[in-house]
Amino acid sequence: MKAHDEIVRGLRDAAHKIGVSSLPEFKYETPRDPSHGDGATNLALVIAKGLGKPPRAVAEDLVRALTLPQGIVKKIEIAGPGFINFFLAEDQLAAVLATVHALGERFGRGDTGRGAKVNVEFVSANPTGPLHVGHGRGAALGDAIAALLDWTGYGVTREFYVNDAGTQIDKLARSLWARVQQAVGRAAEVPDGGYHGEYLVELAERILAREGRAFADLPEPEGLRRCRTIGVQSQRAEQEEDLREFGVRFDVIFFESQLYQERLIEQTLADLAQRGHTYERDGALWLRSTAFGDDKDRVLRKSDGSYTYLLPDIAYHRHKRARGFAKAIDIWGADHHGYVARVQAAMLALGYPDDFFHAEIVQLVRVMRGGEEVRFSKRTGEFVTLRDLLQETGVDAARFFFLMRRADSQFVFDVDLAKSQTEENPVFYVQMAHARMSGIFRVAARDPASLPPAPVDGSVLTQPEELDLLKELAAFPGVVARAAETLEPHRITGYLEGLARIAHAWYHKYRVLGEPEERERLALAAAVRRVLANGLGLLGITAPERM
RNA sequence: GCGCCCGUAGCUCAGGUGGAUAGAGCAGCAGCCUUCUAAGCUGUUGGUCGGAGGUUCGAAUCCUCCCGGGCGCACCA
Repeated sequence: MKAHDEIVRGLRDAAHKIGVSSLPEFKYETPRDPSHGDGATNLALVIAKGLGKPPRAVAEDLVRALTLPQGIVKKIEIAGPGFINFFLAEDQLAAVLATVHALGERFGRGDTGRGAKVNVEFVSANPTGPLHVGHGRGAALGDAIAALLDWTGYGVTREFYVNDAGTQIDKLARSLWARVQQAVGRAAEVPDGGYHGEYLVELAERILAREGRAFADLPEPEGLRRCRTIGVQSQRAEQEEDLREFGVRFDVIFFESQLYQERLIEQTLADLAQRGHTYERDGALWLRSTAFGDDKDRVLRKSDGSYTYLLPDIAYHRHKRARGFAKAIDIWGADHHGYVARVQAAMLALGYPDDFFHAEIVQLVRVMRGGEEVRFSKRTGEFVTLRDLLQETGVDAARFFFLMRRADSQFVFDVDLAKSQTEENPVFYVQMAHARMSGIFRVAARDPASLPPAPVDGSVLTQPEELDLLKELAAFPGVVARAAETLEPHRITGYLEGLARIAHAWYHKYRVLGEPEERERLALAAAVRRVLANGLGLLGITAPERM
């Protein structure tokens, strides 16, 4: 980190010295192949053309012109087409131990966000049924993205949007009312496109048990009204419970009905009209979204006077903007991806910057058990529920698995693997590494957090696994920063697997307690334990002391 | 038909704002327990990066076309 800055500065100066006036973008990064050093730059390749010299000659000039403070770099090499490779002095690597110790659970945090307010909206399931595994993936992803942004210095609000005003809710009410009628032995049918799951049968029975059978004799409009209220409340409560169990907390639950109550729909319509981006045609009111990159213009108010789903959604995001968010990040299922362009167009029509709104699309989840795909839940007759999955695999495994893959990959959740207690299971593997590091301190009867801080003698930690661990630890803040920038939590799970791998190898090969290197190795074990815990904690996964 | 996403080892996937011989895990094969957890470790086999062109000193990465899979194309939500 410190060495990194010194080298980048040194390279810039050197480039100026050899006659480069305007410096193009260049890279200084950790090479994949360790034989290429601890850091490498493509600077010579990038400026060679401008100088009219072969890249390798430019690299030699650069190295000659480069001045660095003493003790940072052990060796500099020119390699391949003109890369310059830097090998850091070993005691530079050990410096990370003091940093980790000093920062503790803050190690890995950054401040690139500078407190900018960001709204992360996720799950936002309709209150018409239980959460399924797809919602689970969205929940894990949204929560992790929110955590990443929090870690990098943004002011994050986790938000859940409830569609409690649309036609889906009418269908819920009708479906529930039908189940109530059936429960008292009358012929009634769940309407087309309604909700056929078993859970409404159970709910109807609970209603009758609580309200008495007279409930079924209510006039239909009254019955539907009551079913609507009870249905939404009940499903909301169920979803809340699932999410609580999953460890996901929201700062704001926003109800669509609030948009109507506060007349935000009308205000939004007026705003768009005033900006000249709406027009009437065929009795409907249209948004000229094609002016902002959409395929076709979109209806906001239908010819029958009612609103399309799009309008409240625009009003909702307009409200987010009014609440002072610099960014609104929405986590959406793949079945909504066609919707992105029109919402983005609406945001631009309202004059918001084009980086205000971002939709992260999550692909569908397939669940495999015993080598076969599991499609439906027995209880609900719908997709596999989040609750069933959690019961089977536990929260930690479910979260880790949902976060292992890029959001845009269609992924297969292997239930058997998630449950297994072996090295094949990546969650288990990472947690085990943490437990082993913890075990050393348990046996030593010492608290890893109260270890004497550096000075750690860097020249003592010389084994290849130890140097690898030090480099890997130092990389953590950069990995967090990159994961936050790209909204890709899978970078964290991947990092943790890699760190755990080296930790297991080191643990297996060397002893800590009672060795001449005990002091330094304890410091190393404490730092590894800390970083594993920080990474797991960021993702909402526990870091057990023992397993 | 049009749009978006994806196609990398037997399997599940990284790498994708161009960079050095394309990576990991699992599975397979061969080994390793007097040790702070063998709930683990070591070694090894395995790839025309879907295909064909193009841009470039350099392409898994960028562009075009084609093939295959997913999703979406409402005055539904």
